Amino acid sequence: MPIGNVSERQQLPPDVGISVVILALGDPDGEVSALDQPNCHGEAHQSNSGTGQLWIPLVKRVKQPFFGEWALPGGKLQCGISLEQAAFSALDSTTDMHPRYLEQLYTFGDPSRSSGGLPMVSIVYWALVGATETKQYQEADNVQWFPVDALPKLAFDHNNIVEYALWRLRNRIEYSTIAARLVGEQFTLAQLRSVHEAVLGHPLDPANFRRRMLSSNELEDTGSTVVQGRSRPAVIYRYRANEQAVFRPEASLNVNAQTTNISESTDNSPHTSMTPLLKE
Amino acid sequence: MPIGNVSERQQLPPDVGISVVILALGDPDGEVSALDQPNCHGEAHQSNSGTGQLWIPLVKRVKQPFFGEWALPGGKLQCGISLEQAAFSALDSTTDMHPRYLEQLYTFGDPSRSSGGLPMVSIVYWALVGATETKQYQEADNVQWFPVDALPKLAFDHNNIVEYALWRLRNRIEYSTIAARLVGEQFTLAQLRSVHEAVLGHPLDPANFRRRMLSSNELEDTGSTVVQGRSRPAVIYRYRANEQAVFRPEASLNVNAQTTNISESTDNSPHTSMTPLLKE
DNA sequence: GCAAAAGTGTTAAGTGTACACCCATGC
DNA sequence: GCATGGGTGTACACTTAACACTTTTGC
Repeated sequence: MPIGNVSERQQLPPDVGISVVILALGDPDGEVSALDQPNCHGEAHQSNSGTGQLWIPLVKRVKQPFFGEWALPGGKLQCGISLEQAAFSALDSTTDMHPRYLEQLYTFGDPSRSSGGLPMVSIVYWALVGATETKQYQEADNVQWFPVDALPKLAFDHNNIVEYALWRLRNRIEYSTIAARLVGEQFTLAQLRSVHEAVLGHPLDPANFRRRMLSSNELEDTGSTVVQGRSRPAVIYRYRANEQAVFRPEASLNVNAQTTNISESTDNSPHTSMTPLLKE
Repeated sequence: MPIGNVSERQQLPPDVGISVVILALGDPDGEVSALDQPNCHGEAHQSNSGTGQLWIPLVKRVKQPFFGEWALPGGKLQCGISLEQAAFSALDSTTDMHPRYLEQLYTFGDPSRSSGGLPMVSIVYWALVGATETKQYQEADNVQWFPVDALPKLAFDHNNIVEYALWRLRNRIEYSTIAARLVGEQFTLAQLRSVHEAVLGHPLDPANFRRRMLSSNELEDTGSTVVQGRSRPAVIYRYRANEQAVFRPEASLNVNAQTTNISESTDNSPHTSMTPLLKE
């Protein structure tokens, strides 16, 4: 129970937290699909994930308000580290996941989201993780994955926040190869296409999708192929580490910031940065 | 002087502020230009603003840190009101201006921006104001307008923040008629074009610009015309209040929120909302 | 009439989309 | 061979960019 009356509580410094919407692609049966084992050149037979589904991990709240309800992973704003690093930490402490894409989404602070008059501000990041990484993850009692189209009623305004993250993903996916961050390190164009279809919610022409992706110059032929069904083998591509100059609002401030693609690196420490936002 | 040592200060709740980057279009000579008098149908001779310049108001800091230096208008985060309303208030208290466009820009929280170890988070909004409104504004000692390409060294990381706001404006202007918020209530296509040219930094084809703007269906013929030089009179347009459904992250929470164009209304209270973001 | 800017028309280049077709594989 | 999905070619619609042209005013 908060102390003081409402007007007194409104004088307190606001409660600032960091939350993260983590999006991953999974099979309809709840399993994740990936083509990411380094030893899959030419023999492995795998079932295509088909039109997958986006899943997000939620954590069960262990205190009031909204005790026992599901909420986005997050935590209090920690000092001495950047917001991006704080988002990493919040992520780490709850899900063990290392995102391949992380970007600030929005800062929510409407008074109606404050519970009991205590003002609350949430700086929300959104993250994409590859299908591989979800495999390594052991589900704990207080953490569970949900498909985005069948979320429970979440604590606070978190349903609204997830909606906004999905809206942003759908927009962003139309003018970038961001979807590659949702699949494994390596992937066929058909897999990448099925990710786009899952996010956009409608089928895409394979021929035109291929041309669009290849002409973007952000994909790289790995040289190896894979047989998916009983048809012609598909070439396996990887996301090319692109060093394009994009505007990162706080990049010039962060001395340690490097524009390295975290999925290319074995070091998943929050000191390395993502390569986000082509447009904003 | 802050109390306690560094590690103690880092335990304190972070200092959360709201700042606003206010952008307005002005003439090269420092005056603002507008075609906004309601009585300008067919006779008035006015000098075109040519390739104008973007100006922003800055306030002189009256306390440490950065005492006496120029900074973005802003204030502490107030409780009980939305972030958008807080941005309005911060704006009001320093500049008397009522923006026609207001949108959250980014939340800055890098530790390097903290002065003296006290952690600082700034939720930054950006605003566009019409040229008319700048006329009404009386410059005070501690508030001064600067052209964006000749800013002084600002307090904190505010130079960086302004850069980001300009980058966003340049992007946004390419797929919306947002520039109409920088001119007066009424404007010719040539004026609107010169705004685009000023923001983008390069000339645009008048014929193609005209067609692009008119086909967007966001402009409305006022029926009146104006003579700019010794050439054919130009039709005066206004920004059409469009009720398109766009995603506003916190819109569904705010019961009072209406998607009304504030420039169409005489009530400039922060309880009415803007119509922003076509894409994000 | 002449200059200048408003406004219209035309055309070539580029881009997105639909779809027919060939290719390589498993069965 | 036949079915299947990978991959290519191509025609058409549409958008964009360049620029010639007409219109309406002041001088």
